Amino acid sequence: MPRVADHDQRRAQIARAFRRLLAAEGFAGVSFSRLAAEAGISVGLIQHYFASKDVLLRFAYDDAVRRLGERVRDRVQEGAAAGLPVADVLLDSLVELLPLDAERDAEYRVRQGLQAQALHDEGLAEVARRSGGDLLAYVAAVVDDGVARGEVEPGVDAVLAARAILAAVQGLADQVVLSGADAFPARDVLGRVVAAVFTGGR
Amino acid sequence: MPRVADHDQRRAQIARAFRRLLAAEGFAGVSFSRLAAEAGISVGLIQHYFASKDVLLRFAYDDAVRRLGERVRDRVQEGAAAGLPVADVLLDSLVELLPLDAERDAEYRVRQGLQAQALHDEGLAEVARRSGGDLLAYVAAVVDDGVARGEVEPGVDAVLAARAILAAVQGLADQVVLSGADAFPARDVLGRVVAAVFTGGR
DNA sequence: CGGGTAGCAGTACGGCTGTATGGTAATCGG
DNA sequence: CCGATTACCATACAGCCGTACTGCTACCCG
Repeated sequence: MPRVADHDQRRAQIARAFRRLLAAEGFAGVSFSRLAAEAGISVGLIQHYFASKDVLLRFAYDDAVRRLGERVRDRVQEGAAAGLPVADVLLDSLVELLPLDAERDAEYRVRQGLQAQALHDEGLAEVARRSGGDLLAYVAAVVDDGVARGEVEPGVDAVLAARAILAAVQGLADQVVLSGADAFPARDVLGRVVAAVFTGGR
Repeated sequence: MPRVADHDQRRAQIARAFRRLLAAEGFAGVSFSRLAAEAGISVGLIQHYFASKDVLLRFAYDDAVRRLGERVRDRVQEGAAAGLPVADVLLDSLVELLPLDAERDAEYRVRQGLQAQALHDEGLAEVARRSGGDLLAYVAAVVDDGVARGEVEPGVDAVLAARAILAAVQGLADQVVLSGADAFPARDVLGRVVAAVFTGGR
């Protein structure tokens, strides 16, 4: 066997460049040649690792949401370790999804660009559904936990409550990116939405 | 003066074809040649009415949100004429924004496609901000009205409450389009979010 | 009833796209 | 140390893109 390279590392490198490009220039700005330049490699090498653009897109999206999921999970671990109320932990982890600083803004743009494309690309739509389902399950579990702890009044449908909370997160993210991070207290608004479910926790 | 044509009608015709194309194929599917074919005219004629693609985009977006605003306003008129509680009127008018049937789905896709593009196009961003501001002002006014009628408890920040409601609408729309109109009772979820503000109305 | 202008179509052009292909360099097993 | 195999680059290619330009046609005004 000849000349070995770390495939995972290469793919991650390409995905990183992809995210930078997508965040900065939007979906239309991501082409093989631009991507190659951004990643500091040749177009041919990208082809070597990704058979087609569809495959590349799907990998990049999957990678992006996976990374984000890990970030959220880390936040949850932190909060749980600190012994905070579940509502606070939930809020902290969801704020992670709002484009309130440069880093989250870039991540938001990646999500937004790929989700928009998912409307017309079944492969991406599948990834979007899966990642959305994961997030929904997580929030629903937190709500259920809240019920068990008496922070949420019994009888609420955890999944629907989770949907409402996640919808607010998504919609607030869109508002923040459009009107600027300082235009309104997005965290407070989200906090109030969460509090509307976790009534017992205040 | 020679051979006159109805500019407004032509532009509307082009904008209509633009919306069909954008809803069906996404932003990447809208090109001058495809648009001309969809509208049943020549590429040259589109150029005759729109100096560049930027101008066309901006017009099409503006036209789309204007039409939507009119639809919402009509709903409000209807509800007000029927003497419904403001919370109900609000809910009815906001449900108009959810992609629950084919027509609203197409409209949602147009909004989504153009809003995604607005992240990287200042001209579109301006239109998005303006239309978003209009909607926000409308919902905030309804909330204020609710305070005056005793349907909303005094002391709530109408604008922030409106932001929370609109965020839920937007986020729910994204969820609906991803998981299907029948996956969950989106109207009920939105209704509960509205009810969380209009506590006095129930 | 011409002259001129606006409506409209057709085509040509440079540039960028994603993909296919050929070649070179490097590194492994034997 | 050498052949096989993989990493990687460079270039070629067909196709679509947005725009510029040319020319024809139909109409209004004087």
